[in-house]
Amino acid sequence: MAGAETQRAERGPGRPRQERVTDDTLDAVIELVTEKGVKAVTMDAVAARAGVSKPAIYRRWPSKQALIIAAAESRIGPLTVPDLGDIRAELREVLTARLTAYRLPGTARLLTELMTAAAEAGGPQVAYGDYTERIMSETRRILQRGIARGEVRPEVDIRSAATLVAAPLVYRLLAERELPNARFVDDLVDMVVRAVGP
Amino acid sequence: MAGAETQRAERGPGRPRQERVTDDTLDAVIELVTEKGVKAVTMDAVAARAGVSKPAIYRRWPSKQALIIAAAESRIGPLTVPDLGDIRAELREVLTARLTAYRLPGTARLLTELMTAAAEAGGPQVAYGDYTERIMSETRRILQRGIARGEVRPEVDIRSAATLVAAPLVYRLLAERELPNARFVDDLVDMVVRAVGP
Amino acid sequence: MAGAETQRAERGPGRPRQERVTDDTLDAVIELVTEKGVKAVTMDAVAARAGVSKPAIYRRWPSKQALIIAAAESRIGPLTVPDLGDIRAELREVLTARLTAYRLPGTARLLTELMTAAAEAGGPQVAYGDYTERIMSETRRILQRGIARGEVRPEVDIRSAATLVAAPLVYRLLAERELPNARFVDDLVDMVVRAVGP
Amino acid sequence: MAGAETQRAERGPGRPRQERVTDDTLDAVIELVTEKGVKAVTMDAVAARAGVSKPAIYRRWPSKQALIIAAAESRIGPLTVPDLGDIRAELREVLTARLTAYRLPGTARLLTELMTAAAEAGGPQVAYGDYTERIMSETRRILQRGIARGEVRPEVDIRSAATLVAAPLVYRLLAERELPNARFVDDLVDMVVRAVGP
DNA sequence: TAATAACCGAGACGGTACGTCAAGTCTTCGG
DNA sequence: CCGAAGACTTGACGTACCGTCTCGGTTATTA
Repeated sequence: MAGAETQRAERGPGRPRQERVTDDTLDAVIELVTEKGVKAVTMDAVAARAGVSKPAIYRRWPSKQALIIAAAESRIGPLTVPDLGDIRAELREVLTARLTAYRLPGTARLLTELMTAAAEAGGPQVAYGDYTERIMSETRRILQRGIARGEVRPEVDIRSAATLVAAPLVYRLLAERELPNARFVDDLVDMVVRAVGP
Repeated sequence: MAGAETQRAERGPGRPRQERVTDDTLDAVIELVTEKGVKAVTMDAVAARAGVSKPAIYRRWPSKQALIIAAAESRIGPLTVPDLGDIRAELREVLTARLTAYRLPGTARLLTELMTAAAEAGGPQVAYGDYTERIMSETRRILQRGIARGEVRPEVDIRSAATLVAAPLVYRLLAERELPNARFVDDLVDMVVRAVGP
Repeated sequence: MAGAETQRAERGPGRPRQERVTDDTLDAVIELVTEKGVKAVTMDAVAARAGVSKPAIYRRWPSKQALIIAAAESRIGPLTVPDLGDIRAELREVLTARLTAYRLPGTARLLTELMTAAAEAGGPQVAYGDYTERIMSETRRILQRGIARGEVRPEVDIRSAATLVAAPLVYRLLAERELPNARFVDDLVDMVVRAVGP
Repeated sequence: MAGAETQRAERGPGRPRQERVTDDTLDAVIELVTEKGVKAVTMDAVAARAGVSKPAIYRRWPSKQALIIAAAESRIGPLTVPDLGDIRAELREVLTARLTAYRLPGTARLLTELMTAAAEAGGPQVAYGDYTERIMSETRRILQRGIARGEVRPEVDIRSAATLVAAPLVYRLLAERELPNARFVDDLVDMVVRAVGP
């Protein structure tokens, strides 16, 4: 699976795409968002800053939104948590990882953009869905392990519980418009453990 | 809201504003959102559908965002919960009220728009803040009463707990892209009560 | 006829178009053509120089070509010749009028543009057709008067003769790429008079 | 033309150029012009239809205009008129030859393109100049012979007269937008003979 | 009753960005 | 070296939407 990506194996005919273009474009988006906000992310501005032409961008992403989503995704990265033997530790791990990501400048704007994109009918919902799904599935895995260990009541609805874990952080960031902090994560972990525990 | 209209009506040298314009405009926004999505909510489209001129709209709301927010607010309405003597019942009450609102068609789009508006720096965050704040303060009030009754541990951080209550519903709607249902509310109430209970 | 134009009578509702915009745009086109050639006539450049927005231009003319044609037309002006009692004098009059117009800088480019536009299938051929038609009908009128006076053989095909009169000037300008002069006009008048005379 | 190909074929270190590419490209241009008009003559379209790559085209012609001119030239062919002993017959000969060429579909468009190319300052005017010059010099030769034979007044300006002969056909085609016919040629010949005759 | 002030619909305006298209160049592979 | 394929830059195109302004005209309150 990594092989296919790394090898980029069967190259077709014609001049191959330059990675530089892809990378620089994504970088330019992030820079612009963090420096001047989403409103400043103009395709022309991105192209200019990246030293890339607009057609080259549109060859890669079909629209401005798709580009912004791709940029966001490229910065958020994976978040898998190993079995730490303790649900409390594992929950703190996921939430802290996300906390760190959210505290990067511009993240709130990027997340909002992702969410807006997701809400558009017919838009590339997949993208934000992917991101959410990654978080949710990891959280569910942790809760599942908790059931196995007897830390979580077996009758708890895993999906509901996972939502309870995942929602507050982004809600505080976007709705309450406040950067979440470690104290908040502690509170959450504590409450969630009580909520699902025996 | 009605106040502003009434106050204005008290005196004024010129021709008074027609309520029809205000109402039809708000309706048009809601209709457009539910029928064709946020992207279709163009000021021209709104004006055309409402049978109203653009200046008439801008005389009432300073920007498109303000208009959309006003439209959303006009549909969501207030949500105050009386003392029911039982934190479980009161939580179910707030959440069910919101559940009902969210299940109206187009609400997801409207909420997203609200959130986007909130995320814009310098924008009228106040508005969405208002909505969020209304939910949060009501929830905090419930939790506070719970402490008084001994249903909630006094060392619980009320703000964190309120976020825990308020976040999952909107997260499921916007991020998980799924209409929340009564079963989900039940799960939430149950988990929250355990989370904050003694 | 002039009345309708002057009165601009039944004005529709809404803000009326500003003549300044129309005029300045046309001027800008002419200036750009004469200064830097047709290639420099970019819609953005025109808009910038005229101090006008692109949409305002497109509201008036449906395409760049239509704009250029309109600009050309606006400079070429009418060319009606009164009855001078003598076909030779009248022919010299039309041809000299056109000679004067063609000797304005940029006219060759403008005429070529007009002709190109005319050659485009489905394009606004009307415009160039109009211009050509104006010349041709005036020329035909002169020849007709010549027949009445007995200066032109009655069996002469008026259309063919009119083409014989109208073609050489523009041919010399565009195909031979040479600015026609008074000597050339004299030669033409002389030859044409012999060609159609008794 | 063939000469260039042959010369090139004489030697060369690498793979020789394929005539197929040259021919198919020219054909593709003509086809596109006649079928869809000048606007459809895109380098990509030409390449696609000819089954040829863009670099292969640019290896042969330095620009799109040069290509179109080459295509036009390849179809129009030479036009030399032998001494027929009679100016009337010779004039009819040149004009009929051109009439035949102009009646091929797409010629009007091609000629316009040539003319446009000629009008561009600094462009390869030579090309259209060549074509015009070929016509003009042949016409001048005819008139010169006419002077020798006493059919043409010696004081006639040969250049002016040649323009008088050459212009009407193309004017009728491009400006009047009408396919010239044999009757028109007859009229022209007749009038020209009178114009220059004693 | 007349003046005045604010309203109203219609639609043009400046501005900004969008997404697209074509020309001509460059890069990779294979013959 | 030629050729196909196709990515690249450049630069312009025509369109969409925002928020403002300008009309002609209407409807109230004030003088």
